[in-house]
Amino acid sequence: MYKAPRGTADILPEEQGYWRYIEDRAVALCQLYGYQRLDTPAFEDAGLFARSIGEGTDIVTKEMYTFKDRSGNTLALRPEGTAPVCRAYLEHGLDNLPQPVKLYYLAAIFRYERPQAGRYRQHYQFGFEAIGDADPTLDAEVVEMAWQFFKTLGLEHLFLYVNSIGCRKCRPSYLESLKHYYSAHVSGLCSDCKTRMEKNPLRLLDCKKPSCYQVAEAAPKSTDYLCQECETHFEVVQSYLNILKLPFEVNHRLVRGLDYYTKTVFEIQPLGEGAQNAVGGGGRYDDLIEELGGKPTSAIGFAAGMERVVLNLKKQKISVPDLPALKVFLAYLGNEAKLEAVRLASVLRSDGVAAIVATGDRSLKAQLRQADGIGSNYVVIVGEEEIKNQTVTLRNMLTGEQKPVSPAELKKLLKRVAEA
RNA sequence: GUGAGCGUAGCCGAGAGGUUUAAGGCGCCAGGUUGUGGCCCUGGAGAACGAGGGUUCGAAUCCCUCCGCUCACCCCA
Repeated sequence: MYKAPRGTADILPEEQGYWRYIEDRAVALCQLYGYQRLDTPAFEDAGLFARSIGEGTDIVTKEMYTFKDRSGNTLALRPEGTAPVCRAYLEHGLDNLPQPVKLYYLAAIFRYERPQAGRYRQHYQFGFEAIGDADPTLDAEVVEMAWQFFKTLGLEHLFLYVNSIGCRKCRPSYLESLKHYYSAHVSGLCSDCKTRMEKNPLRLLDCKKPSCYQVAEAAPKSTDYLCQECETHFEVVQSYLNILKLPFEVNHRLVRGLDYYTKTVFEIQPLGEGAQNAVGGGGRYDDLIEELGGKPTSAIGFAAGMERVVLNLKKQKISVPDLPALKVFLAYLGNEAKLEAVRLASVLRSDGVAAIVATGDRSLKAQLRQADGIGSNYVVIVGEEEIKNQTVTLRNMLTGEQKPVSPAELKKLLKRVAEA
């Protein structure tokens, strides 16, 4: 028997309510803030990701689904959403539109990782980007949108962490002093942190090991090393966040895993121990567009993991609206009646009434049982009697009442219910 | 890539070396008279116990390998 590949999941009908709920809110949110949808391909030139995310990052070195197609092009399933958006922005000359350009996406993301709670090899992200403007109000707007997204979903107990990791002008000196500081504490560090010192010093800051906690707490803060521009930017961002009454907290240990981030970074985490704690995060990436061959272009974005959102909705026992449910079930007795039932269903549907016809030749009892089982509100019964009288029997499954009606009345009645 | 736990019908889940040709519950199917659901009653279908190998007179029950699932590390949404 075939099974879904490791780290992937089928989203069964019973789960769809959550997804529809989240997607609907996401789309409405973007509409409200003036962000337009952009869909990009599931795979891209692999080089796009290597260049943007960073050659040395885990995502690029060991998590990408990279493959050669039959003409020898090296492609990769997208391991994140921002780079493709930037690629499309450049490819289609969106830099000639009034700036900033505001875009959003809902897309599948692929990373070859060991699956875990809230972590998959194929997962979905909802993200949005404001490209083409360095105004700190955009930082605040994106953070606010992110926050609003979770709020409108009904999620509680969320923490909003903000930090600034500087730009290419000021970050090098920060990294120097960070390394310098850590070199005096090597002996007490965990083995992961020892390799991090070389590979990714920023990551030293968010090591979860208790042994490294003290060291990380006392480490130099990136915000103390910001250049004038970054410092002002960060201050203004914070003042806007305050004006927007966002309950943020500056977290000096917040860093992000992709190389392209500059200045503002932020993350939203729910309360609780779950290892995969961030439900969403983002930041500014002022060098990325240029890195991809465009002219220097500031931008900021955010992405949320859909599965993690679903996980938290469930954890917080937030109920989502039922999917549209009115179902009319047509039961029949005999071949002649079957023909009539099929015909009638077609008529109802052309009137916008959702209808399901029984199949096979089962007893009426069985047909009703099925109708009940799939949650039908009404059952239309067609039998010899009805055919003779030119009527059908309409049964309300909630009340158990039923009465004979003419086909014309039936249409009218059901249409009224469908529209209500 | 590393570590830990787990793997019995669609789902939940007993069994822990010998009447097990493997309980029970949910779900599914069919009946409980003539054309009627949801409750109740009865019956039925459905698993050689993840796969392969071994130990033993005998294994779902013990051992090994592999596969898979889950959780954690790494990393990230």
